[in-house]
Amino acid sequence: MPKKERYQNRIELLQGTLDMLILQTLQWGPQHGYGISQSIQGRSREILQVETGSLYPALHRLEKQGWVTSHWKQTESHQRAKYYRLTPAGKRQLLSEQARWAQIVTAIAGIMNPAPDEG
Amino acid sequence: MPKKERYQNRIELLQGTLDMLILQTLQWGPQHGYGISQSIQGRSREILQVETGSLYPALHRLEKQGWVTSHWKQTESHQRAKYYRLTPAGKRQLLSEQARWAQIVTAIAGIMNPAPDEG
DNA sequence: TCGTGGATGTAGACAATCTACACCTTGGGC
DNA sequence: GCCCAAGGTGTAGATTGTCTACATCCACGA
Repeated sequence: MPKKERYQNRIELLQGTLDMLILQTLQWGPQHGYGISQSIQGRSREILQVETGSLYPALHRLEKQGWVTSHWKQTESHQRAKYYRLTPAGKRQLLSEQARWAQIVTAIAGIMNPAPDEG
Repeated sequence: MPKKERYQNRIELLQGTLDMLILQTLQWGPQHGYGISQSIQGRSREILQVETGSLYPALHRLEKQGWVTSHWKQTESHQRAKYYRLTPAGKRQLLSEQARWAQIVTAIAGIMNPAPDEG
């Protein structure tokens, strides 16, 4: 595992969270795949790293669901890139995934940090 | 999907969190599989439900890793049941998984609720 | 010309969940 | 005596979303 050595703090993504992270990133504005992964990595202070083998299948998945649309464009560094944009259905999906995530965090907190009376 | 209809608020477990929830439950004291699943369900206010097809493979996994030990015993209702107990290695593993979970929650919060200046 | 970083993509392995089943026991209702 | 619900353990197989590892192309600077 060569890459893992370099980022000792990195952790693997939880299955099912990548879609939400991508949708959230796109809510700041259209972005291409590479940029999305850089953004997620940066905002999480290098804790989360999105592998290309997870990223691109996820983007294609989201597009197939109608949650994002894409078009090819030139980047600032004159490279061609596929820019993704959130659709209205994608925004609704994001809200739903945010609610689900909040519920999970609450539920797990209820187990990990239980109130002293609920034995 | 017959079962899903009955618990409209239920959500699927995130992959990789079940082991932590089991270890945490066992930290309150030895418990058998069925009891563990009831405990998780209760403490999460019925949001999390552990299916038997997830539960028992997980318990066998944890035992294989040396994080729990088991022995058969009679329950209060005079049923035979396999009671699991946390080992010292299991307690260390729990600490490590707690730390990982906290890191994940922090990292994802950094993306979902970003500070206004880190655009 | 050659390497590095930006950028997209796929194939196949892997792992943890889910659904759906099977089996056994206890205790209560009829 | 019989049946059924609830308690209890377990497996097989499908599904799904990661991961690793690879391939390809382009721009730019040394």
